[in-house]
Amino acid sequence: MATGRTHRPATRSRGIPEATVARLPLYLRALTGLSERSVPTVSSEELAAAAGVNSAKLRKDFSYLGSYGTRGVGYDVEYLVYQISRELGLTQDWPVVIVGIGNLGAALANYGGFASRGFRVAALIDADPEMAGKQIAGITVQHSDDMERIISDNGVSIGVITTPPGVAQQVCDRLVAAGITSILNFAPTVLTVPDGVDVRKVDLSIELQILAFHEQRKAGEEAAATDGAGPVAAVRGESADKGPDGDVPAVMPA
Amino acid sequence: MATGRTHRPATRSRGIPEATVARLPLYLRALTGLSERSVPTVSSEELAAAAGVNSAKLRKDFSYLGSYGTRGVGYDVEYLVYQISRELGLTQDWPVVIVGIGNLGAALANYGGFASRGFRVAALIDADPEMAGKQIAGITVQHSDDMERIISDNGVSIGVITTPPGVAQQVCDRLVAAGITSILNFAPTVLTVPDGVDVRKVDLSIELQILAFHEQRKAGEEAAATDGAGPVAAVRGESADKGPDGDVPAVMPA
DNA sequence: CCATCTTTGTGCACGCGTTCACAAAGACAT
DNA sequence: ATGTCTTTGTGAACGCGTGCACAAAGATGG
Ligand SMILES: NC(=O)c1ccc[n+]([C@@H]2O[C@H](COP(=O)([O-])OP(=O)(O)OC[C@H]3O[C@@H](n4cnc5c(N)ncnc54)[C@H](O)[C@@H]3O)[C@@H](O)[C@H]2O)c1
Ligand SMILES: NC(=O)c1ccc[n+]([C@@H]2O[C@H](COP(=O)([O-])OP(=O)(O)OC[C@H]3O[C@@H](n4cnc5c(N)ncnc54)[C@H](O)[C@@H]3O)[C@@H](O)[C@H]2O)c1
Repeated sequence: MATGRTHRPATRSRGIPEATVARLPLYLRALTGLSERSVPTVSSEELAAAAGVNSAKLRKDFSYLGSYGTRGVGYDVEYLVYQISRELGLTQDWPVVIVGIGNLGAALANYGGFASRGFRVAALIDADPEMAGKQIAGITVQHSDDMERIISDNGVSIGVITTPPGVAQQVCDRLVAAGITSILNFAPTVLTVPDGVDVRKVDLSIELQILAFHEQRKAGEEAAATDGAGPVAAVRGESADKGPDGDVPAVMPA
Repeated sequence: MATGRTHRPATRSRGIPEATVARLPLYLRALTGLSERSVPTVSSEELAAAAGVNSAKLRKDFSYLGSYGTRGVGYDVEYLVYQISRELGLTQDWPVVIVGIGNLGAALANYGGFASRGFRVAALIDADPEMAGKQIAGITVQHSDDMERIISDNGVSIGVITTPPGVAQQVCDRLVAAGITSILNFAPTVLTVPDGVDVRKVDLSIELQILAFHEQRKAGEEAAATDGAGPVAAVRGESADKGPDGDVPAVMPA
């Protein structure tokens, strides 16, 4: 914690919009793909298509980082990869601890996509004595008792919670007390944290429920359409704000 | 840009804002907890606290569903649970298929939180012949060859993709061709789908990178504060997040 | 050096989402 | 019935994010 309530209205220059920050990893992924295929430069239009966003949005996003493009040509792929990596803080290695090594925690530990992005699984922690000592993805699971020491010794600031929801808040509290300032929470729980600590959540159930909502609406529309009633209603067609190349329109499997 | 046409502001009443839809599951979870403890009614203030949102926002969200509260008292828990469930389409059962039964797919299959929310894992599908026939969470893994039949026979409209990124698009195409109209994608790939198909993605790497960005900023601020001789103050107020929620949806429509 | 062509960077307008603040609605006591 | 008290439902203001449209910048060719 510490960080006293800085209610500053942003210092003007370094204020990158949150929405932009959330898209930078997307651009970075697309750029990495181009880099691997040795593509030297890319236009905003092409890159936007690869990232699945609007080209104007992409240009505006990049404008927050600086003027890294060349008019008439585009962006230098390697240079942009570096700039975005630096902006996201990926030029350094981030040690991460995963707490709760069950189905999900083990899957994450086994995931190779971590290291390739500058994240290193520094430790796996579980409260079950049976788990302690077991090897998962080449890493030995350690017991919760040593949580504070593990975090301190490894200088970890990012923690992933994959414990049952009932204990997520207390695990969170302990992580924060031990020095963690960023948490990725997979447990379906609202975590309360002190100021200065970031929490992001991934909730599978919520995602499915959102899909179900739209699915139901689609079914309703369809019923209203085939049911004989006029095509009057036709609730808005928003739905998936599809990719850049709005290709292949209507298939409409009515 | 979206679909281009359809500038309709929703057919009047049934136009629930996307941001509201994304919060309904959150309210539902909080309400379910209250219901289990036999709490009869709850005020917007209390429920908002439990869901980790602003009470005004919650009231406005509910106002889109109708006037289900009683002034001076609050909301009837059971009634609200029913109304939100109905709105989200959870009064019916949604069969779901998971494609790609590796680390992550298996973890999801083992997850019990599905059924409790009205989702039923109808089938597990994998391209590996070795996997076919194996039992996971009491469900027999089936081979990709039968994908179309499986989806058709079970009337599945929601699919979860947990295959390697390289094959995600083709798996997606096949799912869509087979009748799937909602997809939850865990592979780090931008999926292109025809109009009328919803895609939501969950990308762990992106989440971590966003955390890293804020983490780096926090470290920079701290250094500038304690070091005193910071070259460029680059401070940017906007401490972590506002409320205890830390909004910003983890996924975005593709 | 000038003309043309391509693509960036951004001013501007618009729409969505959030938050405030308060009148209206109902419960409850007298 | 009447008054008081609590809490909802929402009008309105505001801020953020998005997308359009275009001038400026630079590359390229003559
Ligand atoms: N498995 C999934 O696909 C999935 C999907 C969405 C959400 N989730 C959520 O993720 C979390 C984990 O799910 P899971 O299926 O892996 O559960 P799990 O039961 O398989 O694993 C939980 C692990 O946490 C450990 N644990 C329990 N209390 C602990 C504590 N106090 N400190 C440290 N470790 C502790 C347990 O020993 C166990 O190993 C749950 O909250 C679940 O709701 C899981
Ligand atoms: N494991 C994680 O924690 C994690 C985290 C974030 C993202 N992801 C992403 O999720 C996906 C799956 O990760 P994983 O660790 O489970 O990988 P994995 O290799 O363990 O599993 C992939 C599975 O997909 C199957 N498969 C391959 N091609 C297929 C096809 N055409 N049709 C059907 N099935 C096919 C494979 O047989 C395998 O069983 C990957 O895209 C990965 O990037 C995983």
